[in-house]
Formats: sequence, C-alpha cells, structure tokens
Amino acid sequence: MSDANSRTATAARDFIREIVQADVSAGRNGGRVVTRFPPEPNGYLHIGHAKAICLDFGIAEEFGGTCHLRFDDTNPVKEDVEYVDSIRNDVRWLGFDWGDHEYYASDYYEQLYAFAEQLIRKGVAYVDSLSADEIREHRGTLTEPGRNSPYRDRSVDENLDLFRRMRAGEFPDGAHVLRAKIDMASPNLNLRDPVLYRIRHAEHHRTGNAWCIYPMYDYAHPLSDAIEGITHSLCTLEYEDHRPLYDWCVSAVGTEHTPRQYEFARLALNYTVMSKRKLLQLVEQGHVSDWDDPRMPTISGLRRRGYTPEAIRDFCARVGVAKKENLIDIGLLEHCVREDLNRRAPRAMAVLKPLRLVLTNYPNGQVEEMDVVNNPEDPSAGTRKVPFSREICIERDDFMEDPPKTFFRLAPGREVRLRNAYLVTCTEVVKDADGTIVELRGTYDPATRGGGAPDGRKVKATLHWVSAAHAVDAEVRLYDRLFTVEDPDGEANRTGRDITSFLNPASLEVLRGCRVEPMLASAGAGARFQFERLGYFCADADTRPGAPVFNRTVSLKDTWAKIAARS
RNA sequence: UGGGGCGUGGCCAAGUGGUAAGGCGCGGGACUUUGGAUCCCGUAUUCGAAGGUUCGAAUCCUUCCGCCCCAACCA
Repeated sequence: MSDANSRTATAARDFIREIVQADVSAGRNGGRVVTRFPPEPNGYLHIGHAKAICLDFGIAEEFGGTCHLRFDDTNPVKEDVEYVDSIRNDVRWLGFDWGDHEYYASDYYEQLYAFAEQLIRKGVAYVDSLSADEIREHRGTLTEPGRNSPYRDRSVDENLDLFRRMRAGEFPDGAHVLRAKIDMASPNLNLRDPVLYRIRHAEHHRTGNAWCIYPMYDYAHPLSDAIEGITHSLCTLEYEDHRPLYDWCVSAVGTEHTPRQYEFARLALNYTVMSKRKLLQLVEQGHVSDWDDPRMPTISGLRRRGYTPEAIRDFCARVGVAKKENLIDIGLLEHCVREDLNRRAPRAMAVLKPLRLVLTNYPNGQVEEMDVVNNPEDPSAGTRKVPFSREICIERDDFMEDPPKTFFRLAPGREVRLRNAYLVTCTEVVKDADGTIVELRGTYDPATRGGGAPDGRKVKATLHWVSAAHAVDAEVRLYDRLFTVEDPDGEANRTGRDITSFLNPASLEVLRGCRVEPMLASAGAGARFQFERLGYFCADADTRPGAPVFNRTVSLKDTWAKIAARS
C-alpha cells in the first residue's frame, strides 16, 4: 500500500470484529486470523463489493492476519479473464494488498474432486440421474418435505464408477449430478440433498477443457476456505441458510482447518443498482459506454468519475457492519467524497458557460499574473500564477440583468469580486438583435488587486473567471444519477421490472466550449480539481489533444439552490 | 403457511439491566476572497406494539405486528 493510498478509514466496532476479537482472545485457530475476499469473476466490482473488501481486508489488517483474494470461478460459462483482471486492479486501487495470496477455486479442482470421491466412499454422496426438472419436483416446497430420488441408494461402487465417468466426459450436460446425501425432509431446503457437482462441457478461462464437471458454490466455497486455512469466512445475509451446509461439507470431509462463516447485511444505496446482471445489461445494450462509465456504480466507474479510494473506504467505515437490511442515502457517499476532495483537490478556475466581460478602464494589451492559492484548506499546496487581462470570461449564470432579492452576484451597476483579482462593477449590457446578452462591459478598481479593498468595503459575491485570451478550450461532462430521481426507496434495485425503465434520460450533459485556466490544459488523466463554486472535477482518461475533458465528480453542497427553492 | 434472519430519530448506527454514543441530513448562529469550507449550538422522555418481572428495562420473559431471505444442475 502506498503512503498516499494508505487506509484512512477508522474501522468501527461491529459484531464481526467482536467475534474475531473473542476468538483471538480465546486463542482459537492458534490466534491466527485469515479472511478472504471471494468474488466470482463474472462482472466488475461495484460499491457494494467495496464494503465487503473493506471488511475482509480490514479485519485481517486489524488483527495482524492476512486476507486472501480468491476467485470463486466454479461456473465457466459466466466467467472471463477480463473480469479477473478488473477485479485485481480495483481491489489494488482501493488500497488493499493480498500479497502472494491470490487463489482460484479452480486451483483446487483436483483436490475437491478427491474430497468428493471420499464422500462417496463414506456413503454421504451419490450420483443422481434425475433431470433438473425432476430434482426440483422431488425437492418439495417450503411447507412440504421432499422425496428421495430413486437413485439415492446406489452402491458406493456404482456411484464411484458413475462419478469417474462423469469426469471422463462420458455423459452429456445434465445427465447426472453428484448430490450430498443429507435429508430430503429438512425444513432447510439447502439440506435436501444439495447438488455438489454438475456436468458442464464448457471451456473454463483458466483450466480450459481439462474438466467437464464443475463443483457448486455450496461445496467449493467451504472447502476452499478449509484448504486455505481461512478462519473467518464473511459473507452476506442470504447465505445464512447455507451455513449448515457449509459446516456439513467441512465436517464431512474432515479437513485440518475448520473455517466458520459469519454473515452481515450487504450494502444497498438508494438511486443505485448493484445487480451485476442488470449492470451487465446496461453495458451490453449500450445505455452506458462500458463498465467504467462514470455513471456506473462500479469501482472503475467511480474511479473515472473522480472518487478517491480514501473516500470510498471512509464511506464503508461510516455505514458500519450489522445484520439489519439497510438502504444508505447516496448523500453519505457524496459527503465522503466532498470531505476528502475539499482537503486535497487543488482549486482551479473554469467557466462552463462563458460570458465575456470587458473591463473598459483596464489598459489594452496589459496582462497581469495574479498569485493564486492552490488550496486554501492546505497551505502546503502552494500558489500559482493565473493571467488576468482586459477581457475575461465569467459564468453566464453569475450574471442577471434583473436579479431577484436573493441573487448576490453580478448585475447592472453592482460590484462583485473576481476571485484573486479585482473588484469589478458592471456598467453596460450588450445584446444582439434577439435581445440575448452577448457581452458585458464594466470597470475594475485598480486599488483592489488580489481582491481586497483598501477602504474595507464589502461585496456580497466572489466570482470565478478566466482570461479570455489565455483560457483553453475544454469539454465538461456533467453527470447526474443514472437511475431515476423518482427512486428514493431503491425500488430500481429490487424490482423485477426492466431496469432500463428506471434510467434517467438526463444522466449526462456534455458541455463544449468551456473555458478553463491555462494550467488545466496539461492535467493528467485522473487529476482532480475543485472548479471553485462549480464542484469537483476529474480529468478524464480519454482527453483529446487540445481539448481536455473533465468529468464532474460531485457538486459542492449547494446552499444557493436551497435558498432559491425556499423563495 | 415450513425454515432462517431483522426491527433504536429522515438515513445509517452504538448500546446487551442503571436511566438513549456518534455520523449523514436538517434547523439556527459565528466567521469567511468559493452562497463552499471551518467553528459553535439545537435536533428520540424514548428504543415495532402490548402486557409482565424489577427499586430500575432498548436491554430479561410472554404474546402480537411488520420487513427481508430460501423451493438454480447461479454465486
């Protein structure tokens, strides 16, 4: 972990930490703490995964243990190396280091297979030849017990023979499965002879065509944990019902290590969809540019949007870890981003919708280099020079010809401050034939260089600006929430309704012809700035020569909007 | 309806028998060359509900109510 990327989030006390603490204190597992983050490489990581990552790695770090990165690649038809690469990249970017502990469930296929033969010999696993439909039918319902398969009592020899032939590729997909022999009448459906192995003649992204039978999650996961010596296997609430099966597998095989599973509530955010299936749909149907589209809730999307790993970690620490289903307000995430960026992002001046202001009493051809503080929140960030001249650009929205009482910015006859420059007064409004304002004329007070008034007079507003002749052209992309504003309850995330019906048509606004201060022309991809009152922006990776592109990360807390809404 | 979980302010979340932490949000004030930031102050007589035990309960007992998950050869 690099210094700049070190953990800032303070781990909150939570029930998981209490459990681990108790285990360590009691000397269980020889005092070791080993966790794992086990994604299936079937999509990109999103903000919901960040919570699990912070917890898994955080627990290990806090107790001096290790956290493994294990790819749960047991279903070849859904997985791809593109996903494993992105996952490794995203976990690293978030600031976590798994060292040499990168594993794959597929690394254990041979051992898992041997364990399965062992279970068959023990008489607690059997080859079933029922079809998928028949198995479902035999499983019973929530209130009715299931029925035993007619193949349940095959001999050990027959089971062994069949299972070996399954591996050898003698049967087509679906012909047989290996099942655990537990209890078809169990009130817990997961224990009604769960499937352990199925036949899948599919190429695996790592093992190629070496296998045509693949273990199920419920079998592979606990045993992979046991193989790696995981002590605390943390997962989300929906696996609570699987815990008895988890324990059954570990004890049936009789492994050296006996990992334990603990469950916590997954992260849910309003206005945000986390379902990988739905996110994949958005990518495939072209509703977004890719998994890293800045509107996506993926780690890579948030990164491109300008979110920092520190902010995301801080957010994860603040939401806490509990068993209650939650729906976190997206505002908390945005708060964490603002707080972090306010402290670290250098200020810069940019004008999104330029309006020319000519200072008629400013000497023609004169250029001054104004000294500007890079970040008032951080004195060590230093200063820079910003050119000032007779013609400058201000934000169109910062001027109103006929302002309401609550508008403090520029208006005819009114004096405001140009940040770090001068106090200026608007003296004339120039319009075209249609009555559209095309230019403003005004005067500046030479005695106020830097923005301070020697006579102590006050102005009610300070505007950002850019010298018309020196500013560089830029494209600015304003992002809004991808999912509708009518979704405060996270409905889009739960519904079975087509996700595209929740898309916000105004989620992206591209502004061209923006004018930014010269320094920004060379902003490297990923560089973050606060464009003064406009908010936080991130130089995009696809910046074109001559016209840098900036993505708006998040706006500043907009008190002005609140005041305006009230009146 | 069978099983497994969960219910503390608008959103999270501590608390596990001794009289409701904290964060976000919200309201008010101070300060201010970002209507930002920062700094103060305020914001649950009450812990899903009703009974009960106790000197004392969010914490223990009983009943009820509500919400989530489970019937893939997905993870």
